[in-house]
Amino acid sequence: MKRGKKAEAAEAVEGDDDNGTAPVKKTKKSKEPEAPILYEDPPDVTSSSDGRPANMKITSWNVDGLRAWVKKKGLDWVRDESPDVLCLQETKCAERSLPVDITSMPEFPHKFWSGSEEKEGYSGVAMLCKTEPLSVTYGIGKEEHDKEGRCITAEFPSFFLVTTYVPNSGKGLVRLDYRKTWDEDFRAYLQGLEERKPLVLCGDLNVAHEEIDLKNSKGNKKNAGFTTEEREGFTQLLEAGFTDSFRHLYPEQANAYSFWTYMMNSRSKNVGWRLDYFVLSAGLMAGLCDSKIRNQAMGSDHCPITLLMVV
Amino acid sequence: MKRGKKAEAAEAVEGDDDNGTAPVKKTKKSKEPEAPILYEDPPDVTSSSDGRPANMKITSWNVDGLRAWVKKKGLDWVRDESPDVLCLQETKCAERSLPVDITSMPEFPHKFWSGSEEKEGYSGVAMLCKTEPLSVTYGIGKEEHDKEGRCITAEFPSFFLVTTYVPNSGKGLVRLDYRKTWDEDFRAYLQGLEERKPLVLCGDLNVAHEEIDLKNSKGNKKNAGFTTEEREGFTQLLEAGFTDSFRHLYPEQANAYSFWTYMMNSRSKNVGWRLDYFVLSAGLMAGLCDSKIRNQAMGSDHCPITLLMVV
DNA sequence: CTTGAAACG
DNA sequence: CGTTGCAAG
Repeated sequence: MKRGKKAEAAEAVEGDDDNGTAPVKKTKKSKEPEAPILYEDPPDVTSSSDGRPANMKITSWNVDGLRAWVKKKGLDWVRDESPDVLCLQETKCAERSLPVDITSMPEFPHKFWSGSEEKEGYSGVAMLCKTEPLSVTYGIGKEEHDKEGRCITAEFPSFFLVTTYVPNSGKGLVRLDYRKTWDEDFRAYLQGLEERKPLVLCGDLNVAHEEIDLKNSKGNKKNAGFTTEEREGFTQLLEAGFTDSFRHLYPEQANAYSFWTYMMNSRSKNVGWRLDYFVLSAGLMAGLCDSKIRNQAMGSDHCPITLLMVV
Repeated sequence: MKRGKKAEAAEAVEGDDDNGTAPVKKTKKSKEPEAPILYEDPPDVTSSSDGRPANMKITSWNVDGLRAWVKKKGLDWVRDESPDVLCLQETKCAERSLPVDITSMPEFPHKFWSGSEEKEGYSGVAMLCKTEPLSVTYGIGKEEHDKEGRCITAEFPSFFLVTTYVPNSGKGLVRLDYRKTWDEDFRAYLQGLEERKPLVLCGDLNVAHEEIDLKNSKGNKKNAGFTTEEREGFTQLLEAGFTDSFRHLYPEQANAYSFWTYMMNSRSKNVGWRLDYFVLSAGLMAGLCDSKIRNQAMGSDHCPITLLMVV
């Protein structure tokens, strides 16, 4: 069932420009900061459209440096959210350097880490689970992709959960060619899994799919994350039978982003990108309850996203 | 005239170990932290031994990164101290990257900078003056030494002022050979100047001369800053007719240091080194008033030192 | 332990 | 702008 309304008008929350002082003469023509068009994530829907209550909650967060994120109290937010599975991207931390705050976390007895083998402090993903998966694998089964700690797959009784940190195409698109190879191989990997069981893919897919998925679509057509090639890669994934859960539920929702560059105060102006996704196999769509963007949670240049579903 | 007393006993200031809570049973044999033996710089002597009032105040400070030091309010301390000349070492900052807080400082209309030509953010010295020097030169006149921004010489009517950041011999003494060359060439440079006018040398000489000049003399005989070679280099400088002003005035004063490694809480335990000096030509000794170690000033792993003299 | 630059985002 | 490992001290 589609939710959502005519975007900006309905969901916009005006920034408060009134500081309580006497009014100052202003000319509307000058380059004043526009009141930012914010996005307020609606209340969680906790049952599927056929009325079954959600029994699986998954959170995904690109933490942009696990250690800094822990210092910024990211784990406090996680404890409040209390997901069944926590997926993290860009941990940038070798296993031996992990803070005890997270390695000792009793809420998640089952923890899985994958780091970059070559460069320390680069890339890296993690999956923390309340219940033990049937099995866990690392990488996508292709030597050339599996040295950067970009993918963990956990098998649960009724589905696979895949979390990934998709390679950034880089400034000047220096790594776009590699990215295209990754996109193709990764899609093949997912299709292989899907033949065995339905899957949930989550993580930082490093692409804003359509113009609605970023603020400045005009200016970014030649930039990493919004090139035609990357967008088509995502389209092909959907054409293979997977669904972008957030866009499915909120097809018209603009201004809903999960990433803002630290530069130029982008986050306060909500100049962002939707780069983080829950992508679902067709067989799991009936159990979909909600796909959330927790854009109040701080601690990284990405915010967390949460999936609620019945499995 | 020699000042100072029998060192530790007289000048020691006991650290306060009492935190106001109820006493806890302790066994004196266990490895408790010893109360640190601190050093309290005595009140400034503001006239020479023949009764003339000081008319020249020079401060030297290894700031260990000018930009960080400015953020830590090092300039506030400088304004209080109000020297006629401020010499800085380890500025680690290209001229174009200097904070305006210092480039715009009206107290010092005459500012001179020397940075490393090869490696940005390495070495670098500066001299800021209230009155304009007759001339200023950079380096010590030898190509092989003059690319790292280690020396500025200013000519004043009655003396040369030389500030330097002497090359560190490095971990494992990897650069001790180079240091020996520097020491020899630098001494020759100073002797050349001295033939023209008496001089004041100040800065981070990167050597603790005698055992009294560092806390852990036993453990550091093979470490940069206290090798026989470096100590002898300094001895040769003194034998060339120059005087270590602080040691001249306070020949027995132990625990007086100008550097403490950031590691292992060395500063709070006063486990330090005296690496920063004012070294004077014989012709200036009659005007010497005081040579101070401002060990309360924070903002670097070195503290500032100040010279008071009549010129 | 702390600085700064470099790579990356 | 902000994270990381790195070199240097």
